[in-house]
Amino acid sequence: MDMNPETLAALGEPNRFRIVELLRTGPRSVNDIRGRLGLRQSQVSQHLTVLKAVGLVEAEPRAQQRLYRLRAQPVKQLHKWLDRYRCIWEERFGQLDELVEEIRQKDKSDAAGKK
Amino acid sequence: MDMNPETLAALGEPNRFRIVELLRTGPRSVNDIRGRLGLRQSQVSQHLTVLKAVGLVEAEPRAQQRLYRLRAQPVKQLHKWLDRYRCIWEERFGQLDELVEEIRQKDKSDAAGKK
DNA sequence: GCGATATATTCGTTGACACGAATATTCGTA
DNA sequence: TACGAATATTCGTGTCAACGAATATATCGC
Repeated sequence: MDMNPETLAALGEPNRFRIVELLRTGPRSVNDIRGRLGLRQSQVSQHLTVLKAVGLVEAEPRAQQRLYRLRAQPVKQLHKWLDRYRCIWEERFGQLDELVEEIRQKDKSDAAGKK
Repeated sequence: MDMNPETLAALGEPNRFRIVELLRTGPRSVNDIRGRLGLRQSQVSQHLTVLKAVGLVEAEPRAQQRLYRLRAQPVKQLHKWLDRYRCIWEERFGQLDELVEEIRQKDKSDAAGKK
């Protein structure tokens, strides 16, 4: 039960990301997704196939249509994985680091501008 | 400051994922990464370029070498984005859903086995 | 069973990208 | 300044995946 990059790769595709974002609000049929996102039907089916393959979604038959919904497990998994990075974003000097970084970036662009 | 799929796509590449996982433990030089992950030098540099382009890492010059480290901002961002999915994995019947799903999967494989 | 609707799958094309080799650049040191 | 070490970049190649069109499959109402 380790984090695998496949899930992230699946989410990395812009249209799949949009589909997942849409499914966050609740289950949707293929045609519903197609209409809301302005995609072709085959596109939606293909992306859903990928999402299902990595376990991000599941399908429930409803007459001729299938209701797709997000699965909890991979989301939990993602959260658990990300949790190991708490030390990164919650470190004591987190805010300070960002401030320093901002200034550093500004200096850099200033220097570039002066040339 | 919205979540973008580019970050996820960057993490979706297996070797980049490994690099990020390694950098979680602290800053590393290119050669250090190369040695630990068994990659070519150009491979490491190229992946680090991508990771830097999406803002996941930053480089600090140390003589001829550069120390790469994770940046807090995108990790925070990812966490913030994932947080909007709490309703998915924290829903009341989360555990129950998974149990049902397990049984459903078992039934399916049983049925397949019987053929 | 038949037609209509909803979805899945196949297939060819095209663009992107990971890789490896080679070369270029940067920086410390003698 | 010349050299070596560390890293970046360029370039050609091969692979893979997203797309669109077409076709196949499933399921309902009649």
